[in-house]
Amino acid sequence: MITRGKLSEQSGCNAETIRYYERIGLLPDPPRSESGYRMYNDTHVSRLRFIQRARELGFSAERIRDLLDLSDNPKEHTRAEVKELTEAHIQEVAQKIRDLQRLKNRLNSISSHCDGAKESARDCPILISLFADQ
Amino acid sequence: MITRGKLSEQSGCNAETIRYYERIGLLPDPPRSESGYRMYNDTHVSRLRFIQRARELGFSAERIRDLLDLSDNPKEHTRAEVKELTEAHIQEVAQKIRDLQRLKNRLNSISSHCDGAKESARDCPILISLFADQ
DNA sequence: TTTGACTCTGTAGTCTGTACAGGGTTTACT
DNA sequence: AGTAAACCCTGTACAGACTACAGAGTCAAA
Repeated sequence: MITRGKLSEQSGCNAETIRYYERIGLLPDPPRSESGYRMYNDTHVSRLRFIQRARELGFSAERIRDLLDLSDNPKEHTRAEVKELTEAHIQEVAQKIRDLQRLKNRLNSISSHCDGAKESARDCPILISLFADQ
Repeated sequence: MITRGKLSEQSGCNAETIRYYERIGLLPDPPRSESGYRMYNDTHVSRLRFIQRARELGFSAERIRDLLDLSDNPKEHTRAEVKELTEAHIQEVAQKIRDLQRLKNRLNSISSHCDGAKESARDCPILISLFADQ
């Protein structure tokens, strides 16, 4: 049984974040010592690692809740469900990439019209394009 | 001179958002009618459009403040400065695209190990990889 | 025993808005 | 003239995903 500080140390997760995960229901309320200190065991450690890995992969807290639910009750759920969540997330990431790529193209196009000279910004095509209609 | 609602209508910008832009200093405090209503003119309209276009291009409020400052004082600034801000933003977008692309590759790799069968999630490779060390 | 490091709770801040409550004002219609 | 709808005002709370801090209590080592 370890305290929050040790769990933070072992997991690399900020100690306040652990409290936050508890608050939003990703980590269960751990048992407490007589003086009220949170006492964590190995179950908590691996659950926190799960959360961290899923966060690194960009899953939202909501989706992680779903994944943890699948993991907590594996007999009542299928691999199809897990894969579905994962694929939905991949599609969202793919969409975000497409959006950003379009954005970058537009920015490059706008930027290319400006010579970047060390002269008055008054006629700068970038500023003009931000003011212009359409 | 138009009220906030009309400005919202003309610009397509949410009326509350106009108040927000005023609060964070992107839009200047407009003159008020006798009863305290905000009264906007054409200057405010084009400034708001500028903000909206810049937001569409993903510029942060901080960067938009800088761009507006360049635009407000064009004689004291150069096109080089405008282009520098723009290019810095492009680099940030490019970095985000690279990050998301790496993310997507990892997700695809993880997902590919799961057959997505309608059978117990107990041995699902996706869940396992989220729990596993490294 | 005392100091320092830890933990507790609750709350506020980040960013970019959005939404609402509880009031006042203006406009439109009868 | 009266009234109802539609507008506007302010301040505040919420979202996500944390992070940080104040003020108090607890624990371990010297």
